[in-house]
Amino acid sequence: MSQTVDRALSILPLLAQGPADLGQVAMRLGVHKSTALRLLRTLHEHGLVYRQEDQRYRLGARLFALAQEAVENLDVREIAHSHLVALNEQCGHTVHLAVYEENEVLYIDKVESRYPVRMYSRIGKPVAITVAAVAKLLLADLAEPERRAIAERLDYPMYTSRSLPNAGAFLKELAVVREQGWATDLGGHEESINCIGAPIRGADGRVVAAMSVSAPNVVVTAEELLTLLPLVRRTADTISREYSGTTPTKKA
Amino acid sequence: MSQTVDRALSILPLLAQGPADLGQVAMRLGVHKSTALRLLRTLHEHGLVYRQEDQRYRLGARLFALAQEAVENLDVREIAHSHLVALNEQCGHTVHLAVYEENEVLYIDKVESRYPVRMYSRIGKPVAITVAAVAKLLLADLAEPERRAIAERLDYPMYTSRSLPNAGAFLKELAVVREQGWATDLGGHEESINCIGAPIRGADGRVVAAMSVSAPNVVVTAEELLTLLPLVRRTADTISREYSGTTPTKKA
DNA sequence: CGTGATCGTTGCATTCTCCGCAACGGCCAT
DNA sequence: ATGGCCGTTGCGGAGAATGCAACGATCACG
Repeated sequence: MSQTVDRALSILPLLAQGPADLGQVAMRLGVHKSTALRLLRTLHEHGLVYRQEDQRYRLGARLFALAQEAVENLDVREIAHSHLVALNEQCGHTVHLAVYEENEVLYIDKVESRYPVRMYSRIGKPVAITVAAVAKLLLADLAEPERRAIAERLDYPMYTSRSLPNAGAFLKELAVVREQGWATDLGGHEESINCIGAPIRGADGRVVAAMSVSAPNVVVTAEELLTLLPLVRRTADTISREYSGTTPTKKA
Repeated sequence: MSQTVDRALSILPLLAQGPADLGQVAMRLGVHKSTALRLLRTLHEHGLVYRQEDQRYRLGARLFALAQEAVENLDVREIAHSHLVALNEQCGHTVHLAVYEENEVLYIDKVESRYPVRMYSRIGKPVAITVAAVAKLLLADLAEPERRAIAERLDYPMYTSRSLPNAGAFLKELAVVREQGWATDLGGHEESINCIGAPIRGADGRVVAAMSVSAPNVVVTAEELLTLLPLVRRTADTISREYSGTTPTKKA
């Protein structure tokens, strides 16, 4: 809608791939060097881009600070956190909290496993949307037309032989998840890692977030992990109740 | 420099404090509602802001993804990471990696302690710049005038009784750090937590990053922690060598 | 040591884009 | 039913952003 801003913001994903100099930015934006310079300067003033010693630009520190502040101010996260820690202390495994937002599912909190073998993930990182337990939970709750639309728009990379291969299989899985109120990912993302997850619901019953417990095969088998299901669901329900109970506008 | 972009970007820190509706954004920007709307729309298209169900705006998912990608593409971080993990496996404590950028010091990597008592910190979070060991290391290497300028611009919050109280004490401490080539924070940020840190240098000898090991009193005393100093310095030097050796432009 | 090329930077005139206004329409509360 | 609030849209004018061309610094190469 706003050309100038549009161009300026297009620089960010460009720099996310790696540092670039003025000429490269101008070229990839399709604008004159002087224009690119002025845009970069404005971004720089706001701390979103940083100029390193070789004069090339890369993303700046304030970007992290912003993402940081934002994630810490999410209501669900704030409420859920202590419960996730408690769950981690009981079972010892990695606990994740995720939300859905505009075709992406992303982790907004994480409590690390106490076992030496840990899975790789990071807060803010987009989730493998076609296989992760939390993704299934979040998508399963969308209205049918939207769910279908998204399912058909997605790619279905075969991370492992047990990854869901296409929109049909995915929608079928979502129907199951929707019905039973919990979800699993048994080696669908990484062969040796299993997850079980449960939804967190708002006052109106809609799913606002999802949580999961993940553990590698070498620590517990899938069957053993499944015995934790009642505990996980109970935790999720506790968080749901607390979340529903809070007044809409809390502390400023 | 660019008014439109400037206004648009000013919205981000505003939303970082919490969700806001159109009217609030317009008012706090000092522009007409229609203007704010168009700016927000553009930000929305780029995924930087998200419109939640109550129509209020908050920061969006892509912001996290960007910060994420950016931090993962930092050369130092990539090189250092495996060494930090190795160090953590040897000593068991929390290991941090930090860089300086435009008046801020921020963590860009972290390996969690294997002990149950952990200190709170998060990648991307700005560091307590007047007390942290890594901050001292990074600032100590700046040219004298800049160092002095920054020192006098800073606030000196007294986190504990051992926090550095003012610019004079801070500069004195920096001189010591600069001389000895390593730094400590003994209870200056949190009473019960000690850190020791060492600098990572580029080919030209300038400090490009700093790393530290942190542990609470209840796990090891400050004296015991200091026995790890040779190990920490050796790790930092190893990373420095590897970093200096790399060709300036690696993998596109 | 000199010379050419490359890249970032600046001032300026033109034009396009963004801005504020005012009116519309939906929603909620009264 | 009705009034107020908030988000949204079309429009003309004004101001801002754009591209151009020239400058200057830095670096590589002869």
